Amino acid sequence: MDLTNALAQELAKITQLDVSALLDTLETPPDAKMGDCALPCFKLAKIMRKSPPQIANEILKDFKAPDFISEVKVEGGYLNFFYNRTFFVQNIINDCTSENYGRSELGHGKTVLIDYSSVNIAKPFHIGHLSSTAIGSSLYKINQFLGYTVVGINHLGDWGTQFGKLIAAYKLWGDDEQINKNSVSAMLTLYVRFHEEAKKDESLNDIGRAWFKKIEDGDSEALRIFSWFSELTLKEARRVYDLLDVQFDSYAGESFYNDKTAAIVEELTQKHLLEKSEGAYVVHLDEENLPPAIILKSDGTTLYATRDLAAAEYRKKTYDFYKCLYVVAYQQSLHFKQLFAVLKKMGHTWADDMEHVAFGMVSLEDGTMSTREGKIVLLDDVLNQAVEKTLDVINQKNPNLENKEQIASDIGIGAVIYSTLSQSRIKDITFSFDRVLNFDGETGPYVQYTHTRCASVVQKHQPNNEGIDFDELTNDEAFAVLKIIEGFPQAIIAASEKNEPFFITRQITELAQAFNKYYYDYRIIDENIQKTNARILLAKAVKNVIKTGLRLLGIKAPERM
RNA sequence: GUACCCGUAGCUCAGCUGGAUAGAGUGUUUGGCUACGAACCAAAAGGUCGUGGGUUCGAAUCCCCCCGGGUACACCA
Repeated sequence: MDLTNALAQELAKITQLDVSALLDTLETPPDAKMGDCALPCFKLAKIMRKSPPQIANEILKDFKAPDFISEVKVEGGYLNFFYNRTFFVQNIINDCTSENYGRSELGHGKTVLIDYSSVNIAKPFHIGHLSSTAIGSSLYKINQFLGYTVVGINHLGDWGTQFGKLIAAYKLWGDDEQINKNSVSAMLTLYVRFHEEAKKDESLNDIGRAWFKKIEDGDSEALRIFSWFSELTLKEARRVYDLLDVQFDSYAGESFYNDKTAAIVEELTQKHLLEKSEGAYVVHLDEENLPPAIILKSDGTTLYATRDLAAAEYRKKTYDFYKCLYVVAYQQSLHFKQLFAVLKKMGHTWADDMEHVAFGMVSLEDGTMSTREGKIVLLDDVLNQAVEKTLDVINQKNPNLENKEQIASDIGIGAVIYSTLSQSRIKDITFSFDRVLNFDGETGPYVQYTHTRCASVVQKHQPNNEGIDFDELTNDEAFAVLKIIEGFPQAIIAASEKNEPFFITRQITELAQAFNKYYYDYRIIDENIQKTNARILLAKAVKNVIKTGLRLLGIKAPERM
C-alpha cells in the first residue's frame, strides 16, 4: 500500500482536486519532526482566494483521519501529516524481508538493449572503461529486476585500419611466444612501435592499409592473426568481467556489421537522403541543426557511423526493443545525436526509443589518459590494489576470518565499483587511488559492513514463536530506517527511468547510515522476546534491502568481513 | 567561431517535476569500545549555492546575459 497515494485520495474527497495533481503537490518535509507528508497550500491560495494558512485550517477541519494517519497539523501554509507508525511498520515490514522486495513486472514483455563496455581489440582494459562497464552492468541488473527482458551487448571495437597496422607490426617484429604470454600488452607494444617507426618511414602506413584490405577481403592469414588477437583480448576482458560480475548476451561488434552497411547505403540512396559533398557521401541534418553525418568516405569505404546505423537496424529487427541504451562517454554525444537524427530521417520512429546514456570522463591527476603514450591506469592494477588493501585491513581487524581471500576480493572490488557508481554519471572523475582505496564513510565497504553487522546479529538470535511487538519499531530511529526502506522500490524504478544506478547507491547508503545510528542507540537482543523479535525483523529487513541494492550495483554482500 | 555538459563547505559530491532553517562524506579539532562487529557513532567548525538580471507568494532548482572549466565539431573509432 502506498501511503502517499492513499492520502492523496483522502484529500481529493475534501478539496475536489485531482488525485494526480495532489500527488504532485504532496511532499516530504525537510525535517521528520515536521511530519511525514505535507501539503503546501500556496497554489490553492490563488484559486480559492484565501490565505494559505486559512486553507490549511479549512482542510484540516473537514479531514477525517484514516487509520494510517495519526496526526495532522497546520504550520504556516503547510498541512503536515504524521503517519500512524504502528500501521506503517506492520504494513512494510513483511514485504521488505522478502528477497523479492522491490522486484516488479513493470517491464514484462518488453526488451531493453544495453550497449556497454565495448572493448577494443588489442587495447588494454583501463579505468576509463570502468564507467561504461559498471553503469551498463548495473542498468542490466536493474532492468532485469523490474521484469524487462534485457540484452547486454558488447559492441566490440574490432574493425578499422588500425588492425591492419597491428598485423603489419606483428609481421615485422612480432614474437608469438611474447604475444601468447603477455597478450594485450605485447600487442600494444607492437602498435606503439608501429606508430613511432611510421613517423620515420611513411611506407609502413601503406603496408598497414594493405593488411587491412586483406582482412576485408577475407585473406586467411590476415583473419587467422586477427582472430588470434581477438581471442587473447577477449580472454583478458572476460577475466575482468568475471571479477566484476558482468555479463553479455552478445559480442556482435563492428566487424559483425561490416557486411550490413551496403544495405544501409542502398536504403539511404533510395530515400534520397544521401548527398555527395566534398567527395564524400553525407546525410545533411540542417533542419536538426546538426553538422552533416558522413556515411561514406571519398574512397567509398564506410565509417563508424555507417556501421552504427546498420547495428541499429539489425537490433530493431532482431530484438524489437522497447528501449536501446548506449552507455558511452559524453565525448560521443554528437555522434549519437547524428545517428538518431539520420534514423528518424529514414522514417524509423523507433529512433526515439534509443538513448545515449552519457557519462563523464575519467582523467588522471596529471591529465588525460592516453593509451598510445602509455599514460593509463590499468583496471587490473586498481582491482589488485583494492583487494590487497582489503586483505591488510582484514588481517588487522579480523585476522581469524575464514575464507579471507574471497571476502577481500568481494570488498576490494566492491569498493571500486561503488566509487564509480557513487555520483551522477555525467560528472567527470579525476582518478585517485587515495579516494578509491578509502573505506571509511560513504563507501562500498561501509555499506557492506552494515550488511555484515545485520547478518551477525540476526545469526545470534534464536528463532521463536513468541510474537512480535511492532510498537518497538515506532521510535524515531527505527522509523527513519523504515521510511528509507519504503522508498527503495521507487528508487529502483527511478534508477531505471533515468538510467542512474547512483540512485540505488544513494538509497542504500542512506539506509546504512540510518541503521548504524539505530544500532548505536538501541540494543537489538535483550530479555524481552517480543521486542527482540521486532528489532531482529528490522535488522533482517535492512540486511535484505542492502543485499538487493548491492546486487543491483554488481557488488557482493558478504555475511562476514 | 558553433553546439552540448559542468560550476553548491578546504576537497569529493547530494539536493526529485520550484516550497519550510541548503545536506552528506572526507579533511581539521574533540568525545565514545567491560553488553549484539569502532570498516562504527556523536559533537564543533566550515556556504553571499560562479556573477548579474528576470519569472514567482516563494528560486540552488525555471528563463536570459556574462564569467570560469570541460567535450565535440567532414571523411578516426
